[in-house]
Amino acid sequence: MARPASERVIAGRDSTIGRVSRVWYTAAMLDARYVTDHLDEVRASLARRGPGAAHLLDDVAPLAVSRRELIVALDALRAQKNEVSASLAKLDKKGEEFLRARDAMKVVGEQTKSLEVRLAAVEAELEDKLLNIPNLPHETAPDGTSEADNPVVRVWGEKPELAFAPRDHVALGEALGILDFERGAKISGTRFTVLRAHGARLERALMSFMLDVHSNEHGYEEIWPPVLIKDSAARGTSQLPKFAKDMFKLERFEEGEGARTLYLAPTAEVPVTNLHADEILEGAALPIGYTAYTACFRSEAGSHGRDTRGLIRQHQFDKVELVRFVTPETAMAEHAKLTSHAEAILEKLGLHYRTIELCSADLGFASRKTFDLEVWLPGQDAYREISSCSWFGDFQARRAKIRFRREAGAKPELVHTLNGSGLAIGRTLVAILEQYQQADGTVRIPEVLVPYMGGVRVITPKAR
RNA sequence: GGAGAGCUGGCCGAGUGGUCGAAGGCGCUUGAUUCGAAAUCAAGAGUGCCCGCAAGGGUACCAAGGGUUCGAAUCCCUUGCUCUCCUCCA
Repeated sequence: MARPASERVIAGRDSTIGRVSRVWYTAAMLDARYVTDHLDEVRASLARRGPGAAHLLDDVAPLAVSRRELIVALDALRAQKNEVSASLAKLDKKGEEFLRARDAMKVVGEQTKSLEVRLAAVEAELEDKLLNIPNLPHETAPDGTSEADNPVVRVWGEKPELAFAPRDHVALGEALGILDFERGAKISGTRFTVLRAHGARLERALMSFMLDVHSNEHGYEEIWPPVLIKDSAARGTSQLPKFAKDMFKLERFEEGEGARTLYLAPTAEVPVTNLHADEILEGAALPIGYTAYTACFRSEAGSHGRDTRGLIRQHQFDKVELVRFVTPETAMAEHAKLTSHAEAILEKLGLHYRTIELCSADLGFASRKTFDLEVWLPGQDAYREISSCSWFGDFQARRAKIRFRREAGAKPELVHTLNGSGLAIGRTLVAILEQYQQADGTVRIPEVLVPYMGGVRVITPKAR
């Protein structure tokens, strides 16, 4: 058992099941076989997410059983059909023997058809159940019942000492003429904002800065993906079927059946993770890291009244994302690495933040383990999420069919996927405004951004 | 938007109703040969699902879905995608 430390931690409880080599990294969701074979364990794990979560498992086992029974019966019928068909090929097509056998096979064909229909129904129902079951929390994810139980993992920097009452980014941005909320609302409605002048420039500077750091220093390949996505992609990363209402759905103004629904990507995670959907990667190519800027679109259904002021919660915002495809045994270490890449951006910008870990109750649907980076906002007197770094195990990989082969000829295995914001650009801009504000209402530009700002060191009110 | 052509295994490419999971070539893996390599020769390689302790067996998959048929890669329909020409467009 000379595995690296990270693997041993992952193995943990799973290895007590036996079949160590195959099972110890299996996160298991959507694997009907694993769920039915380890029902109690899966139920216990889901229960950590909160009361009720385990009920999602109801009916899964019986459905899986009847699925298997139907397959056994169907395969037998098909085997019979194949066998008889082969002999029919050699017979005289007008002979009596042929005609008799043909009529007999008609019956078999009808039986086959009816079993196929039943199987399809059972599989659809089973899949529907499985798609709506969240991932199992990793055993190292802390227990908890609400976000209040999220432990602080580390803190970087200190709250800036301001010798004056800090203003929030809304006041600062409006006074500086760089954030125009009114006109954003006029054009597009609530939760849309117009960035102007040095505000617009700062947004662009942050985008370039983040992409440069991740591609030059952290080894990520830069990706510029489509942001209109098909439902199959959204399904792969698990925005669908459960979270359809969080996305903007586009209908084409077209008649006919060819008109296809597309969604506005809520995050670059969707197109970038799906880059390798339905692929078998070479083990030697792992880990693969991609970084991508995209605009992100969220309907924010269900968050009426929250963060209505300012840039914090927008229907459209900018984000640089990090995505990694890794082997199961390196996943935990890779997760820590990815988190550090996001943290590096905040540190280079000199922004005080803390890292928390989400407890089992606060974990996202697809995630087994998540670190959130929370940046300090003096104007709100609070830490606010600016990045979320998650390890999905093989959950997304199973949905999107992203696999790898350890070596030529080896059985394909599911990869593990990771992603994290690196960072949310709008919120970074907010943090800069609030942490770098000065008594006179001007805002200094972090040193690393000055080149990206064309030499501008301080944002001052625009002379009108 | 109009007209046409096409989608076969990692790649190229045969195959127009019956032992076709699919010829052939390239690539790949293993073995032989070699001091090594190249070349050559031989053998072997797809993916999912189901049964099985295993060995192994069964089944499905020729863009996707549906249909015809005893039987479909081959015929029909629908959809998607690719390519060519025209049109339009950043």
